[in-house]
Formats: sequence, structure tokens, C-alpha cells
Amino acid sequence: MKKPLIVIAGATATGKSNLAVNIAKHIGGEIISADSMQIYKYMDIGTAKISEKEMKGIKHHLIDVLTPDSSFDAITFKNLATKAMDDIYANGHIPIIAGGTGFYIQAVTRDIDFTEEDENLKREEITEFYNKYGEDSLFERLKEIDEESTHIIPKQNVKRVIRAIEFYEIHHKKISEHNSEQQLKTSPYNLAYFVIDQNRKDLYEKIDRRVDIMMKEGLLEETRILLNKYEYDPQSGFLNAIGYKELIEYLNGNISLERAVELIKQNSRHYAKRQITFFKREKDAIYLNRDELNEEMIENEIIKVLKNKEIIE
RNA sequence: GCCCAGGUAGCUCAGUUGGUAGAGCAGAGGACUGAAAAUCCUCGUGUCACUGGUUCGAUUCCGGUCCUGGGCA
Repeated sequence: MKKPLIVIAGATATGKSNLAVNIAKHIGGEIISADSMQIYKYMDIGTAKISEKEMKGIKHHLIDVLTPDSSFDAITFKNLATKAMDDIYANGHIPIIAGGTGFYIQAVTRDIDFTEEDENLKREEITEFYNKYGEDSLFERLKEIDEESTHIIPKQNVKRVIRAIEFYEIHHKKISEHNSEQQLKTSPYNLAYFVIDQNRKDLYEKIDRRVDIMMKEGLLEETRILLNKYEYDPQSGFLNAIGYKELIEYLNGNISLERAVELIKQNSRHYAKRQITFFKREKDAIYLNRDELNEEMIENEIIKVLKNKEIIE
């Protein structure tokens, strides 16, 4: 019998965290955060991290486990998340993955196969090649080993071109082949995948308002402290994070504070849009729309589905 | 009141030596399988302020009107 797994996903600011806590309380669940930034310590205000009090005694996994100068990726997430799930099952609880990083969630729900890779040198060499010869030559290099990927990945998407080449050089297998194999997989879990949705206008307004609140709560100071503690290392996780990267630009004197705040809002909106697009691909997802349902109705709907799937009695 | 500069896409502006127009941003859609809060792809018809005139034809030239800046009184 497949083990139960609940997912509560959705764009930023759709109110996933609180909903997940309420559901967990109701069914005896524990929460696994699927958030590429909340995994970092000391990044609290800018990531809208859930507070101790808001957790209401529910155990949360994968929050505050890394320092902001460490790197993190989907495979690490999958490993940590499956380990946490084992513990949760052992406790007689049900795991609830809650978060907005769709790619990470997918790695777990579809049990994507990530074979061991420890040759980080490859990426460096390929990146160097790109810096030296440019994107045309890089694309040619991919074409020689994996023509098919060349039709799937746009030349300009250097990051993915680099990964495709890297994949081939490590595994001597085409990433296009690997991907189509993985796409056929079904979930090994008794999965209940919920996506919280809301009309664009309201969501965008909520995002803008939340950024203003973050500024009042001291996001600038938080950024300053992080910068001091972890100096400027381009590998650091937090340098990629919305809210921090814009304020760093301000602190470096490149833009005004006003402009930085404007950019945080803008980038958050763009991000939300990308999240929404990503979740649309999850065919099994059950959409719960805040325009039509209030909080209580959403919770009831979730409980109903969980009963139907025999995840709870 | 006078002088100058403007009024063109939601915003900032370009442009048409006269044949009804295009960039950036915003916005929308999409991709994504070990960087994902990352990275990347696609999508632009709007009374060219209004109104007369010249012209086969005006958003473009000329006159007037109204707005908006700035300057002088």
C-alpha cells in the first residue's frame, strides 16, 4: 500500500503556511517546508518565514537547516525530505509538504531519479568554456553529444545548456533521454496535491503590501547583518533571494532605496507568475481558489479529499 | 500676460525628409528533471491632445485652441 503524502502548494503570499498548520493539527501531520530560501537560517523577514508561535506546536522540517552561504539544490532537498518523511511515518504522523518551490516538490512526488554526482569540476570547466567562447560554441558542443536537447533547450538558456553538457559528461547519457524516462513515472505515494490559487490582481496587491510590511519589520537591517556575516560570495544562497538582492544593490549605492523596494515588489510578482505557471503542469493537482472559498471551506474541502483518498478516516 | 519646450501603447520615450507607428518597462502566455526566489522563450492598433488649412494623402508641414513643464515679467 502506498504511503500517504499531502502537498499544499501555491504562489507566494497565498497563505499556504497557515493553512498547512491547521490541516496538520486536524489530522496529526508534520510539515516539510518546500522552500528554497526558508531552508536558510537568519533569513527570516525576507522569506516570510513562519514564526515559532505560528507553528502552533506543529513540527516543521527543513526550515533553518543551512547557513546562508551554503548552496542547496533539488537533490539535496529530495534526500532531506524523504528522510524527514521516514521519521514522520515512524511517529505515526502524516507528512505535509508545504511550499512554493514546485521543482523541489516534484522531485519528491514523482520520485525523480538523481544518481550520484560528485564531479563538480565539470561545471566549472564548461562554464569556463562558455566564458571563453560564448553561447554559440557552447550550443555547438551540446549538439555534438546530444542533438535532441538542442531542440528542447533554447541556446540563450545557458544555465540549462551547461547542465545538459555536464549531465552527458558525467553519466555518458543524454539528458533528453533521462528526462523523457523520468516523465513516465507515477508517484510512489498516495498523493493529495493541493494548489492554492487566487485572482492575479488581489494576489499582486497582497504581495506589494507584504513587501511594505517586510520593510517596516526591518528587512534592510536583516540584509545588512547577512552581508556583514557572510560577505560577498557569489555562491551564497541569499544573494539570489528576492528582497535581499535588491537591498544589496541599494547598500552598494547602485540604486535608491525607493527603487529597491519597487524592484522587490516587481520581482516578487514575476516570481509568483512563474510559480503559477509551474503548478499548472501538475495534472493531479486539486485547485482551491480563494476567490470562491473562504479559509474554512478550503480546509473542509481538503479534509473531504483526504477522506476520499483514505489518507484519514 | 509674454517666451521656450512638450503633448504618440497602462508608464517613460523614439520615430515617420508627408503614405495612419516602435522600443524599454509594466502586463499576458509558456518552458523547466542536481543553480529553481534561479535561468530562459513568445506576445505591441494606439482617436500619434483637439481643431481648421495646404496636399491625391497629415500623426508628420502651417495656423488656432486646450493642457503640462520651465523661464521672463
